Amino acid sequence: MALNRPGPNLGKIAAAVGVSTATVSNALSGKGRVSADLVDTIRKVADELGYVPSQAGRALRTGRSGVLGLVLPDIANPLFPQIAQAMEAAASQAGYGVLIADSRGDVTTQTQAINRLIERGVDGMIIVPRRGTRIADIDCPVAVVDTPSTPGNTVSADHWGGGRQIVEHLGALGHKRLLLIGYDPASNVQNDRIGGMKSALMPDMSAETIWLKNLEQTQGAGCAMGLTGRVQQGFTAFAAVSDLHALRALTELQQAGIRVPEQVSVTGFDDLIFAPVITPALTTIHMNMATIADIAVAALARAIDATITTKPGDKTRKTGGTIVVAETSEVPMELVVRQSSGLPSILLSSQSEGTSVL
Amino acid sequence: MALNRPGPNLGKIAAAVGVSTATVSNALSGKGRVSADLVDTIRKVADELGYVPSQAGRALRTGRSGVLGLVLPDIANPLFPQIAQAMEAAASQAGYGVLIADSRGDVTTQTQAINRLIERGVDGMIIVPRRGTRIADIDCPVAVVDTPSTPGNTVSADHWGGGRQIVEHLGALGHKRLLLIGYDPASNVQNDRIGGMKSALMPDMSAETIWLKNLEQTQGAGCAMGLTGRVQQGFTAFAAVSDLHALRALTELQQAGIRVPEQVSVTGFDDLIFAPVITPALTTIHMNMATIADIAVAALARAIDATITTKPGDKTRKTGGTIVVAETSEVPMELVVRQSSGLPSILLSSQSEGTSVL
DNA sequence: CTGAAAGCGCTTACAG
DNA sequence: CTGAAAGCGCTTACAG
Repeated sequence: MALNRPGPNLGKIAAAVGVSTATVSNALSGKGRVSADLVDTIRKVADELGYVPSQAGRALRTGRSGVLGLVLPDIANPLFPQIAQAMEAAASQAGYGVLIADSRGDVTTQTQAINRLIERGVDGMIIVPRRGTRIADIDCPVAVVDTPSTPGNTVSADHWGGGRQIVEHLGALGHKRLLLIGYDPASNVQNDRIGGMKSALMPDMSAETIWLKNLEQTQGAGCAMGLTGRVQQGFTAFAAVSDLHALRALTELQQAGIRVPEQVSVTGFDDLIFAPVITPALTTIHMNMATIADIAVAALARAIDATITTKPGDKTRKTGGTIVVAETSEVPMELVVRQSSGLPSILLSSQSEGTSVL
Repeated sequence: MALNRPGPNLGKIAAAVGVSTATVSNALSGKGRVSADLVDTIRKVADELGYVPSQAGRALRTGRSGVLGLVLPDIANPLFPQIAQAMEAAASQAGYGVLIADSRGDVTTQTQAINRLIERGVDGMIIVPRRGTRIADIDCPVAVVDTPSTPGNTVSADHWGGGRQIVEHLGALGHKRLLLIGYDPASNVQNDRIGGMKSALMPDMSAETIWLKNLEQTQGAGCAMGLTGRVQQGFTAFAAVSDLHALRALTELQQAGIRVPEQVSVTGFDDLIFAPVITPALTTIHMNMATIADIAVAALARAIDATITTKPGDKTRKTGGTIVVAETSEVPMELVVRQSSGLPSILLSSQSEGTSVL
C-alpha cells in the first residue's frame, strides 16, 4: 500500500544503476540470482535513494498483504492491552502488521468487523471470540484464542489449571470455606476457571459460587457483594475470576474494616496492571500472553504459507470457506503469590475479631 | 490488499454483465457516469457474485491505502483501551482501517514503529507520543494527541482544566490541605493536570506534590506512599493524576484503617474501568475520548484529501517532510463525583480519630 | 548472471 | 452513456 509516493521505486533504482527492475527486485529480495557485486551496488543505491518498497504493488502481485487482523470482543476489556501488545509484538516479529477491529461485545458488530478486515485484505486473523459466536464462513486462515473447552479453539491459556493452582494455594494456607466470584455465567473462560477451582477442593474444603452479573441484574451495576455477611458466615477466602472483581471484593472488605490478608484472603486472575501496586498487593494468576501470541501468529503464518501460489492470480490459492487452524495448544498459567493471600493462618483462629492493627 | 483471491473481480462482473470493467468500476463507485438501469444490473450481479473490491489494486492505482497508523507509547497503559477503541471507531466510521504500533516506552522503538507503518503505506498516523519525542521527518500526515502544552500538538483533552475541576470540587467539600500525587515529573500531561490543580487552590488552601517515580527510585516499585503519616500531618485530600495511583492511595489508606471518604477524600483521573466498581467508588475526571478521536481522524482525513492527485503516480502528491496537522483542539474534561470524595465534612472536624464505623 | 515481458485489480483521462 | 487503453509497483516464469 505504499502509494504513489514521490519516493523511488524499483524503476528509479534500476535506471540509476543501469539494470532492469527484475534484477533490482531479485537483488533486494536476496533470492540469489544476482551477482554479489551487483547486489552490493543495488543495495547501496537503494539506501541512498531511501527506497521503501510499495506494499500495494507487492500485495497486488503476490496476493499477500502482510497484514493480520485482530478481532477483540471488547477493546475496553482490561486484559486487552496485554493481548494487543503481545499480538503486535509477535506479528511484527513475524513480519506482519496488525489491523484492529472491535466487536464491542456485539455479535453483529463482530461479523461486520470481520468483514471489514477481509475487505482490507488481511492474510489471516486472530479472533478472541465473543461468547457463543460461531466463527465460520471466513475466507482466510483464522486463529481462535479462547479457552480449551471452546470447540475450534486454536490456542489458549490453561484456565482450568490456573483455577486449580489458586485453590491449591488457598488450601495450603489453611482455608476451608471459599467464595468463588464469577461475573458472567455464560463465559467459557470464567466457567473453566471456576471449574478448575472446584476440582482442586480438598475433602475438608467447601466452596460457594456467586455470579456478579446476576447480582447486578437485581441490584444495579457496581452493587455491593455483601461480603461482610459472608465473612460472618465463615468464609475466609474470596477467589475471583478476574483481578477486576478481586479488586471489587478487596475494597469492599477493606471498607467494611475487614483486614486482608489477616482475616481473609483475596485472589484474582490475569495479573492486571494494578495487581502489584495496590495494598495489599494481589495474589493472582499470570498468563504468558507473549507465548499465546507467538503460537497464534506462528499457526497463522504456517496456514498462510500453505496457501502460497507462484502464478499470480492462481484461483486455487484459497480453498474457500473457513480454514481454522487445527492444532490446539494450551499455555500454562503461573501463580503469583502476593500479600493479599499472605499469612492468613495467624488470624484464621480469631477470624471474627476485626481488630484494626494499625 | 484484497489479494488474488478466487473471488470475482471487476473483470468477472464485466464479463457476466457484458460491459467493460471501466463501466463496472464507474457503476460501483457511483460517480454517475453510468445509466441508472445499468448501475442496477451491475450492482445486482456484483452482489450475487459476492464481489469484494481489492484494496491492493485500488491502493496501487489511487496511491491511498485507506489505513491509518496508531502509534502508542505503551499499549500496556491502562488508558490505552479507551484510546484504541475510540480511534478504531472513529476511523472505521470514516472508512479507514487502523494499524497498531507499540513504541513500548522507548524512543528508538517508536521510530521503528513509525517506519514500519510508513512501509505499510498508511495514509496518515495518529501518534500519542512518548515524552520528549520530536515527531519529525514523517512523510505523511500526522495527528499528535497529547496535552496542549506540547508543541505541534493536534488535539488533546484539557488536562489543566480537569485538574482545576478536581481541586474546585475538593475545595467546595471543605478540604484545606491537599496532597497531589503524580507519577512521572517528566510527563507533560501529568504536569498540566497538577498545574491545573494548583491553579485552583483558594487562598486558604495548600497543596504539596509527590512524584511516585522518584519515590520508587529509592524504595522500589509498588512501595508504600506513607499516607498515614500525611493524614497525621493534617492532609485530608489525596488527588492523583491517574485512577491507578488513586487506587494505590485508596487501598493504602484503607489498609491503614483510614476511612474514605469519612476521614479523607481520594480522587483520580481518567475514569478507568475499575473506578465505578470499587468501594468507595472513585471520584475522577472522565475524558471524552470519542470526541478526541473524531477530531484527530477528521483532521487527518482532511490532510489526506488535500494531498489527492488525479494522475496516478503524480510525484507532487506529497510535499515530502512532515505534514503536521496544524490546528489545535482542546476537548473538555468532565468531573465524575463518586463516593470517594463524598461527605467528608462530617469527619473533617474529627479527622485524627480513625474510628472504624462499620 | 541478467533482461524483456506479462500481469495482479483497479481507476481515470480520453475518445467515441 | 460506454469502452479501449494506460499505468500504479511489484514479482516471477521464461528466454538468453
